[in-house]
Amino acid sequence: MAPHRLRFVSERNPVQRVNENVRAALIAAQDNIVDHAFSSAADFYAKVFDDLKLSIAAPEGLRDKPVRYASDRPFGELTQDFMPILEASGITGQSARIHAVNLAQRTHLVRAFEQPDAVLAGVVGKVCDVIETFPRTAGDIERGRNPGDVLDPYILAATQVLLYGGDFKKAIGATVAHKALMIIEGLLGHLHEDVIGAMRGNVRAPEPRGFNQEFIDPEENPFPGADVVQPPTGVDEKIRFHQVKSKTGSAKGGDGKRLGDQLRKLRQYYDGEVYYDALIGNTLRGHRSMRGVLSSEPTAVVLVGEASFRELTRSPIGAELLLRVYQSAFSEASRQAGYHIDAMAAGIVSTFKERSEAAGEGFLDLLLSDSVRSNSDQQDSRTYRPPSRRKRPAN
DNA sequence: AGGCTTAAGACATCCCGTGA
DNA sequence: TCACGGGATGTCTTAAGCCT
Repeated sequence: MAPHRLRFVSERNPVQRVNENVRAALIAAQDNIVDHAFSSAADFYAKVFDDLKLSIAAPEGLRDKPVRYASDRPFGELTQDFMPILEASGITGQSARIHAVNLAQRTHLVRAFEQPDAVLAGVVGKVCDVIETFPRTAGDIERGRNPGDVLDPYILAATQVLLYGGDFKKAIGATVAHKALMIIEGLLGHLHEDVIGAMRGNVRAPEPRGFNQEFIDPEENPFPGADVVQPPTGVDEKIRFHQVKSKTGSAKGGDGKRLGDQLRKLRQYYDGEVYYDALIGNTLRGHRSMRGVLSSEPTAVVLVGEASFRELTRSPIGAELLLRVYQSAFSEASRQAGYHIDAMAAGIVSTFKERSEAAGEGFLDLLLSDSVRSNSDQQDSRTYRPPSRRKRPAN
């Protein structure tokens, strides 16, 4: 059961001694890359047909074609390619069209993951969890989880008047949407790392733990600063470390320097190559942290958009592969969780309405007082006592 | 002088470990 | 269980330097 060693890496490389789970994942990633997992394009398609329970034979001609011939095509091309194959099996017309789309979808999922259904289920689960946290009640938009984050009545007033011609309900809708979008941003940031980490050839670096989160410890904290690790797939490759961001603007000067420092340490410690990837973006112009990263780690490769997908997925259609996962996952999660922003806004407005009628004040005035008023000992550091913490010396 | 780029600040949120 | 701090993820704005 104990995993052996990574191929294509020296026995003395410390990566051979990272904790057992991570090492097993790295070894598995060396084997599951698409060119190793299938013997030919026909073999690959056979898996796709089998997954969809279609008794269709892959065309003879694909038997001596490389896997990539079938696996790395854009969605539209794939859909076209499947039509004649389906017709040869007696499936025609509208039925064939539907099957072709499903097959193309499945082809991308099989290309991307060794276990597409497990990944999909994981993503759906995470998305559902996050939908649960979308704002539903008045309380959810009045205060964030941090007690200091309260609804800003001035921004709400501006929204109501400047954006919606005085329509309070629409302004509440926008406030709910804003919160939900922030949550979605956070979700996608982490999801990208997880989903790409689950792709063939990749390993999701475990979140740093322990006392010093920046210190490399093969057992506790093997890859601080890396989101995704790619073990070498041949003798001429090195282990590759990726720091993955959604967009180029997410990290800034100081962050860039810190991330660059971490990447440099990884490169030196494991004799690897390091990448700083932003998934969304079509140019390095305006990149906020490239300079910071490169000045502390000049060998880092800074990539944006398709270029980063190409390295992270080892495929020319990497960006599409990711979209395919999300399309499936979002629609399934939405079906399961069901969240409708208009309904939430209407419910919240009626809460506010009841309250303001009871108090005899306008919506905004009531919100204003809720957002700025409480006991003065809660609001003045000279008298404030943090609830349960040891009392701080007031100097 | 004006426009563009880069760096950095302010802000909002989530997650997680810690300690009372 | 709760609040806090610090790590993420983002957004928008501003200041300063560089180039034309």
